[in-house]
Amino acid sequence: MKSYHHGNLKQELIDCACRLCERDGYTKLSIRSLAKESGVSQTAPYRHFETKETLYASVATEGFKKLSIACHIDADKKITKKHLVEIGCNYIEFGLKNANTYDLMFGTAVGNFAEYPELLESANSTYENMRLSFSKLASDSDEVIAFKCITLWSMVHGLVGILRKVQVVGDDFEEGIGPISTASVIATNLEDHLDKVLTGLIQN
Amino acid sequence: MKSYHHGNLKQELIDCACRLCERDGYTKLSIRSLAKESGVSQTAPYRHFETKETLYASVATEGFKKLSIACHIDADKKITKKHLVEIGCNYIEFGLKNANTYDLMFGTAVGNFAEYPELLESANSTYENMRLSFSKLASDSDEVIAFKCITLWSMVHGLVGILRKVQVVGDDFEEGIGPISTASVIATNLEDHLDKVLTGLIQN
DNA sequence: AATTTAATGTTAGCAGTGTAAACATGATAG
DNA sequence: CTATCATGTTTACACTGCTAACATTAAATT
Repeated sequence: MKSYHHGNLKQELIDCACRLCERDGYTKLSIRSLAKESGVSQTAPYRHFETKETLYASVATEGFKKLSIACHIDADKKITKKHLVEIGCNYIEFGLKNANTYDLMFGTAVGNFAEYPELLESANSTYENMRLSFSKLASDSDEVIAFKCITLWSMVHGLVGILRKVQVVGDDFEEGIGPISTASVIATNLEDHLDKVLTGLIQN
Repeated sequence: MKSYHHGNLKQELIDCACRLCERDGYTKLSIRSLAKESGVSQTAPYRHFETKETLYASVATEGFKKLSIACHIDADKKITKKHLVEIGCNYIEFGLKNANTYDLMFGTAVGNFAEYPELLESANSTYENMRLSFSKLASDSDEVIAFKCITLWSMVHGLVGILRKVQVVGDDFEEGIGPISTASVIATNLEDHLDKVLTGLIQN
């Protein structure tokens, strides 16, 4: 009863891929299983995605769009350090809650963003949003703002990575000085932590 | 003319895997190609590595050992902030120069370090080295030292990730405010940058 | 020293993968 | 109404991780 043409295959594949990538990690995702899930032949996805990497790029693009939203601050208000802390917290929360998608966005599965215009666009716009928030905080030069922006980004990005990794490293240290317990203190006081770290970066 | 038994297969496989992982990235590595490279049958590696992840774990272990060495500071001297900057720089340099191995160490290819005692040991000892360096710098409590240690780690870890990623994001921004140019400023003034960031973390 | 045992190697084969080529179908533009 | 082109299917290839059954040799035990 179903027609030969699916009608909305591309979007369905992307949605399905996003779901499966986040659930099982992108390494577990196969084009064939994806096709089966959508009730379509094994090679049908190739009419919409040149290679598997192209599919990854689509999933990563969705990820950056969501990250952008998660880190968005209403532009009309005047922005304070507190807002930046909030952005940082939201970023970290996103990275921890969408860990598998985050891997796709910041790992090496998609080699060169320039080959995927939409991905490039969504990634750059995430950066641009962050940069604009900074620009509303202080009256620094554009260069200084960009510098602080990249610095904050690297801080929260690093925290996402370390907080995740540390849970897997085990903890055969004394109480309180092992990586796990230390990281968990940071994780449960994320706002304080970011505030402290940001203070060195901006005075406001 | 060669004997039925290889004699040193396990180590040769690890060495070869380290080389190939770093050259092509761990995703390009196959057990079969590795076996061929060592002049041995396709399934011979399975006598030494239960699964591919076990092999990955061995490569990651080597990575942590090298990272430990790269970040090592002679314990006899009194340690200053400058030394910590040096540790941070060495860490970042390692991460950038051994990017593919670094992915294996901090990515999700090896899921649970606890399953691989040697990996766990080498990862923990990298942390412990860093922690000891911090403990010689300031007269903080053990908890505060551990906290600062994880914070520095997340900072340099984040910088490695962002500096790498940014090169791939493209730069259609104005001169000086795009992520690439900004990151490259940081990358070429790494010591200054770390010094600045560390100052907020320690007063010494 | 002879024999058993365990470690390490090989061969054959399964189920799964990404992807290309050739063909089928049907929506759309002329 | 027909030609074209996007989108789907079938078939096939080379590759992968991994298992099972068997072969060889080093090491341990008698």
